[in-house]
Amino acid sequence: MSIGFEVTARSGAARRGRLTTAHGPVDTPAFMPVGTAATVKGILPEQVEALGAQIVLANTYHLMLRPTAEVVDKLGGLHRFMQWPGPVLTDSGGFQVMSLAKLRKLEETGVTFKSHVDGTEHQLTPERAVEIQDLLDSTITMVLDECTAWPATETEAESSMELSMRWAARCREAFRQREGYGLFGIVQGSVYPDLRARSASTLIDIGFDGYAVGGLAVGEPQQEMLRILDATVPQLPEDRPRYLMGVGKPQDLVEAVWRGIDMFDCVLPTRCGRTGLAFVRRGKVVIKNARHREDPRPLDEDCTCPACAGGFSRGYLHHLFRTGEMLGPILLTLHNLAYYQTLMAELRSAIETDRLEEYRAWFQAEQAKGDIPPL
RNA sequence: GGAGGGGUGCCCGAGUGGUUAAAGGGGACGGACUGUAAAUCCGUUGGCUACGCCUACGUUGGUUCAAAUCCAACCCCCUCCA
Repeated sequence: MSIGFEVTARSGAARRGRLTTAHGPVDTPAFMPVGTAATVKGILPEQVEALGAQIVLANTYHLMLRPTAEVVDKLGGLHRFMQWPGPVLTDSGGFQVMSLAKLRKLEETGVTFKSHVDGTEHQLTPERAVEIQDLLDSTITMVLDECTAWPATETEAESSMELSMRWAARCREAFRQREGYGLFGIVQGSVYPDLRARSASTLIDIGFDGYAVGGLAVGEPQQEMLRILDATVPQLPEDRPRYLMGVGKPQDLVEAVWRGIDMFDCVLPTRCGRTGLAFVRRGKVVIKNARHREDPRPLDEDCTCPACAGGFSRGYLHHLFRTGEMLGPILLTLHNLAYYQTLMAELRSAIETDRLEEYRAWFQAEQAKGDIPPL
């Protein structure tokens, strides 16, 4: 296998593991900050690393449009281009098949996007998606899939999933194997366990370096997502990393790790950080709310991120957001990513000591408390 | 002193007889955000004993079935001329 993966501890269905890649190791369960346009918005690569992240995401569709894969290649590949020497996982554009549904045409061959930037047409076939990710020098390439929207009838979910499976086979075919690089397949099937099982088994037959669960957290209730994970994760190989795409809220991460997921990515910590929502141990803090105006306390007493340990009060952060100062989104992004990384570190250590069940109960109790009351 | 322009809801600002409790911004208050078309988007924002009533467009008075909108006087503000 091109990407190494070893499981070093277990707690229930959860695993503690480590990925070995051409660009460095990744301890799992891991959270991958999203850097769609080859940047984790608002912060420096060195900060991303200092926060504890070992791998970041980038996006095929967005980089294909600007600056184009060829330009990134010319500038030395993604790692050099964005000054992130560590592992990079690139999404294939499959999410944009859903999120930009109005701007694309779906065919057996592939998907044709009408660029949201200038309206020009760009065809993304499974082969081209793999080629782009190769030019980007992506550590982990994702197969091109169709992220099935929710809700979908079983018939719709089935044909969508089957298209994704045919594309997955073509991606495998097109992928250039290299030491330390890998290709992940993506399970689809919406909320239908039978479809999920068929999808998983199809992918396993093709053979991938890792297996992602896609098409979740796209609008369905959390219970529905967990139900599908319960049905899907056991179908995946024990010895390969499992990646739950696009998830999620802190509670989602805990529940998914509990069920055996090893990798996550989500825009929530970065996007919410930019829009004024901070994730904290006891839930969430909407920093723009008037209750924080004169609060001298940090977002979270126990947090060691630059925003909290740096001495910035809730009152100051509130002020930054009220005045539209860019430091506000930056500090909340740092805080949220730190919170996510701390959460993952705690999950890893709970698994190592086989106390995940305890940790999960404690986590839920803390979240249920809600934010500290105003002074 | 002379000529002209203007005073609208917390602020800016549309509106020149009825469909106006009054466009649109801003601000304020609250909400959303899950493989990023997002430093974005969505609500609410005069009062009440509320499918109706009251108070509101500088002030007072008037015209009219009906006025933020027309008329008169007055009070402020701005520009230009002396």
